[in-house]
Amino acid sequence: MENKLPTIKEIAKRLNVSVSTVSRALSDHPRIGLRTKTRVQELAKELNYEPNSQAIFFKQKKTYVIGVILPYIREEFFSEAIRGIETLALEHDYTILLGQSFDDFEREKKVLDAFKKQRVDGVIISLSKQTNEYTHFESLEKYEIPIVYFDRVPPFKQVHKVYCDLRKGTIEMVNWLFNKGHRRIAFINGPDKIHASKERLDGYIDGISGKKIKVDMQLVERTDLTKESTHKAMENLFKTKNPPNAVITFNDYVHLDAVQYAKQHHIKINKEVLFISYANLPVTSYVAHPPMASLEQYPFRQGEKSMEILMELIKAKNEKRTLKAWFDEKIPATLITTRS
Amino acid sequence: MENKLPTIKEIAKRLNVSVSTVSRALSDHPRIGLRTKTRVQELAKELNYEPNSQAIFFKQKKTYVIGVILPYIREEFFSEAIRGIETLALEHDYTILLGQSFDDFEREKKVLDAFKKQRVDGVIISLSKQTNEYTHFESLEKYEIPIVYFDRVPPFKQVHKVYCDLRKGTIEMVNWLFNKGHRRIAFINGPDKIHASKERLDGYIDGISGKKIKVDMQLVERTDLTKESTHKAMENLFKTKNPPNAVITFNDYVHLDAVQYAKQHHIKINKEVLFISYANLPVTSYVAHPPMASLEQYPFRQGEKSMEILMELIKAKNEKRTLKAWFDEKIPATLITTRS
DNA sequence: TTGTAGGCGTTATCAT
DNA sequence: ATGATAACGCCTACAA
Repeated sequence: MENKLPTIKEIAKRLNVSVSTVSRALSDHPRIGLRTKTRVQELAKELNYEPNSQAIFFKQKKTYVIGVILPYIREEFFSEAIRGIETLALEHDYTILLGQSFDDFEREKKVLDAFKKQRVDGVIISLSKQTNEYTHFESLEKYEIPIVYFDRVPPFKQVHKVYCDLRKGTIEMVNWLFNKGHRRIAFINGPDKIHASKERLDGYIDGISGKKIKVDMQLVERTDLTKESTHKAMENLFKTKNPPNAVITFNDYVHLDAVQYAKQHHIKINKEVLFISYANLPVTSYVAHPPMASLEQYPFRQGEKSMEILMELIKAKNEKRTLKAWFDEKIPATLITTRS
Repeated sequence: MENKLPTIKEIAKRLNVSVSTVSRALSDHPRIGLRTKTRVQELAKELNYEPNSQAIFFKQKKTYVIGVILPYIREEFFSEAIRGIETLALEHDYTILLGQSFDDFEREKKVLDAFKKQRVDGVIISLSKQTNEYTHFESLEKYEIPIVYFDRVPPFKQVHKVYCDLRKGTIEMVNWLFNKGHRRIAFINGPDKIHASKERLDGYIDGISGKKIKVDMQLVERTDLTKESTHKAMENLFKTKNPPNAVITFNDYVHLDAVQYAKQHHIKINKEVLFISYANLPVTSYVAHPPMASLEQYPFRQGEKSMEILMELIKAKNEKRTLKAWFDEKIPATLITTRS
């Protein structure tokens, strides 16, 4: 058996002083004798004393841990977001607890519950594609655990959130295609429950309408983000007599699957049909057929911003300040077209 | 201000019983009156009592948290490994603290230190490419925090580790190329400090020697895993009078950069020169020029196995058992050649 | 069957 | 300048 770890109690005993003296000496309290202070500090160093943060956290009712819940970290968008979160966290002496929902609602609840048990100081979350019910988040209120939603955010006002303005971005995409001469613009959207799907669709409809073209709902398909579902959507689009000459896909992963379908069916990619997408992920620079344009959504910045807001909320809570308003941070998306 | 959270103390007071009674009633202690038991449990439910795990952890000196340190989660290999870890963790009611080293030694130390402060119950780590000094891990011994290394493991025996047998795997790769008629086989290896680089090189040399060919060290290059470094390595290989007709790259990411160079220099990929690689990542199925073969290293299984071993170590520690030996788990790698 | 009391490591509030 | 003590929430040996 190991000899157990040194505590202030131990130091106090050895030096024949009280624990409070030791505690104060170690934290450089002003009114403490210089002699005792150095004696304490030296012994502490000698014994390799390290304060037991668990005890401190317990007493302070803080953990210096925040929970991050994401659908998948293997998607570059989310791993970049984590990088943003983590970078800022380290600066603030925070550590992050990670949980993936794998786009599964039950799993999301389970992870959230585990985080609650762990008494995280705050939560940053990007919702699963199945989530359209939000009661499980209420249980965090009891513990006053602040939540910041990012990217995949809930559709109502009374929460703190960070996301890109996809309606505007989508209008920009439609305009870009229009200027290149495309009129039959298809749109493969994502799951209904993701609020950003609605945002995208609104942008699509507004963009098309703005050009005085009638919106043809035959050109609007939906995928559940699996390859099969995306292929099915493509099939629906291209089996008609009047197929599209441009396709906007929900994100770069959907793009990859869409393009795979196109290739298998001998559609001349980016010749006959132009493909553009959302996210602008680095991987796309290696793929056979990258999107000709992609809407950059700045995941790193979204992560950073979420963390920044969360820190603000935690600080407010510690100081027992009540915030007057909900953070609603819109990050402008940019259409990147530097593809060959 | 919120009314504060219910505690067993609160319940005890309301019911005019002692805290120990409440504590026992809640944990279904056998010798407790059925009446009191139900009374307690009902009030607990009514007040939405939830035990304060921080207090429990503090007392038990356990956190039910393990720390995971990886170079980059954006690499599919590592995000898959995390998935393996997380899946098993959830089953055991463990949560994972995530830290990325970004292949930076200082950062690795910083993260490890943060984890130590958090008193994680254990650590799973894949070393940064800069790590060739291991003293910072010793500080965990004091807290009896077990460590499991995986994939990027230290080069000595007295640690618990999980990794693929890359020497054998590399020999297999050489054989495969040989059978396809290739004789001038180049090898772009990774950083020296990564032990697996040595393993690969040994395999390469043994593989070539086994074919009674003389090993030509002109054909062996090294990359620090950046795109620039990989391009430089390619340049060195292909500027000679007698360039290779096959290239083995350190992993699929290096492969992508190598192939990019090849394309830019009009080398006919997989025609003039055959490219094969390590890792067999799913993304490669979307890229323009996937490797013609890739050595699958089963990241999910490696993650799972690491977690399994860690659970074993933690259990042993809790039961004050001492383990006789070091876990040294070799997972066989498989050459996957189902590329077109 | 239930209550009492001590302890986990630390800090803060009183005293002295 | 330093000491004694309570408190954080929970568990548990011991006492009744």
